[in-house]
Amino acid sequence: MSKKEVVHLYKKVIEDLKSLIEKGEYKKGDLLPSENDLCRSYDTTRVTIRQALSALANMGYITRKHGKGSIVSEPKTGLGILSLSGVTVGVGDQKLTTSILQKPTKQNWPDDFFYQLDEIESDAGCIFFSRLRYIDNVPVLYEETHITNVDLPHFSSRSLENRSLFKILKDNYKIEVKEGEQKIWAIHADKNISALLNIKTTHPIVHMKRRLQTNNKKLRIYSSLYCNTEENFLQDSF
Amino acid sequence: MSKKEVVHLYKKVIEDLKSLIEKGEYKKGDLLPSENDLCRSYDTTRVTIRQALSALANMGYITRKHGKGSIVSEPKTGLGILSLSGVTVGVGDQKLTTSILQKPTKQNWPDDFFYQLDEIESDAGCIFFSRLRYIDNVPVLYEETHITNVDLPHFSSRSLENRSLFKILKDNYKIEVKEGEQKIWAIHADKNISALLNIKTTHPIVHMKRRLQTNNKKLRIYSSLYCNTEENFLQDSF
DNA sequence: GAAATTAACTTGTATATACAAGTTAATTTC
DNA sequence: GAAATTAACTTGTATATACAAGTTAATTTC
Repeated sequence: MSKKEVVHLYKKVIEDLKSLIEKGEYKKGDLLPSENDLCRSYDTTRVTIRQALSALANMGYITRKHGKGSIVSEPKTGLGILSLSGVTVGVGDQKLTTSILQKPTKQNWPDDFFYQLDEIESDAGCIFFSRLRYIDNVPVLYEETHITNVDLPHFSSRSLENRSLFKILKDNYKIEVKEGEQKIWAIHADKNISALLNIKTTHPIVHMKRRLQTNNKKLRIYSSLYCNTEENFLQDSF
Repeated sequence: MSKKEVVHLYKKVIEDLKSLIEKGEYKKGDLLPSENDLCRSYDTTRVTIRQALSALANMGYITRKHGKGSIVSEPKTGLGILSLSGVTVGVGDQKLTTSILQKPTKQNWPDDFFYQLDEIESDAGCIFFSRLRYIDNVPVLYEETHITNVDLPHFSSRSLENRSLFKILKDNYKIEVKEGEQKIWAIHADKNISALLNIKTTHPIVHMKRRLQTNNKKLRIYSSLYCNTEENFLQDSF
């Protein structure tokens, strides 16, 4: 977009440090540069740096030790879908890929939708699509997503294959996921889900329904997920 | 304890507002007093108030709206065990009770314990106990807990029935839970768990393993939980 | 009376600074 | 050379202040 994009400093610090950790420049047990060192690097004050470090701690990247420093946490080995990071999988040889089963299409909200919608949302309708996620070519997660159809021109024609929904929303529409809530059950897979995940219907799976808020107050992201945790447990920090 | 206990102001603000929300003085959709109003009430500055409000937002009690205020979130209707709040259940008629199946006893760590222990922990041994939780007299959650046996005199003789472990640790030992991590699976209940939860062994349940850090760096809390989510889904905000 | 504009609120981002409390390294003492 | 003490680091809590940006109420204009 032609309008110059402002990136707040504390967010840049978050992204910079997150990248370094994810790339392996800082490993489990390493200390990040001290708050004072980071102040010098970014020519800023401790309040700004501390806000960034606090966010990284909340996301599980680091642990703060009084008097010692910010210690890099153990990388996740499980499937990370319980937070705002989008779907992640532990480092190592494992490869997460995504295929689109139902391309984004505009539609009305289903009757008896699993979350209560407000009037703006009801009137706007939604964009629906579904994805199947694989770890090392084994299907592990099926996800149906409804997004409030507000401020999303040309979204239906975008390709989501192997791309992050959150990143597409951010890069193309300036939409950032801010917070969310979720409900979790253990269920038996029905015939459709067991076919998709390549498991028996007697197999227990984790079922989640999530509602995510974004910086666009009219636009929410609703997901219904079915996850086979036999080989890949879900993992979360808090 | 005879030593005068310092309560930091931002923590007092958190506890005060949390209490008011939990008591229903502020309801879903209500606005909390503005940051400036709270500054006047507590004779402090916005940085301190904002730190408290940020913590409340992270725990899912409020949602922050730029230019509008702090809005009280919808109370949870599900079973809250996915965060640092200890076990909670939604408001309403539902009643959460706890019975102690295995009283706290000192023991060595089990072989092949489900989390990797450091040397201090291995040497210290642990305190083990188990609890069964009921909602309206229906068993829904079985939990086995190991706590590093450090700085916990007389813990084994304490009664945990219908009491919060976190509160006991805080009030009697100044131990506060700070952060944690968890792994989640959907599994079939084995014979023992199905008997405890009063379900069939073919029944899918949520299984979790958690490791919690405390302000005492030598003392961690490890839990293994089995939860029947048929009537009571797990609920979480982030 | 409706629409546009302005004012007064709110939270968000940020600078500057000080002291408390925990950790580790350097120094001193014996 | 070991133990005790001190110094220099770290993060934690807090005050003070300013401006940006979003929301809502009040005022002005037509």
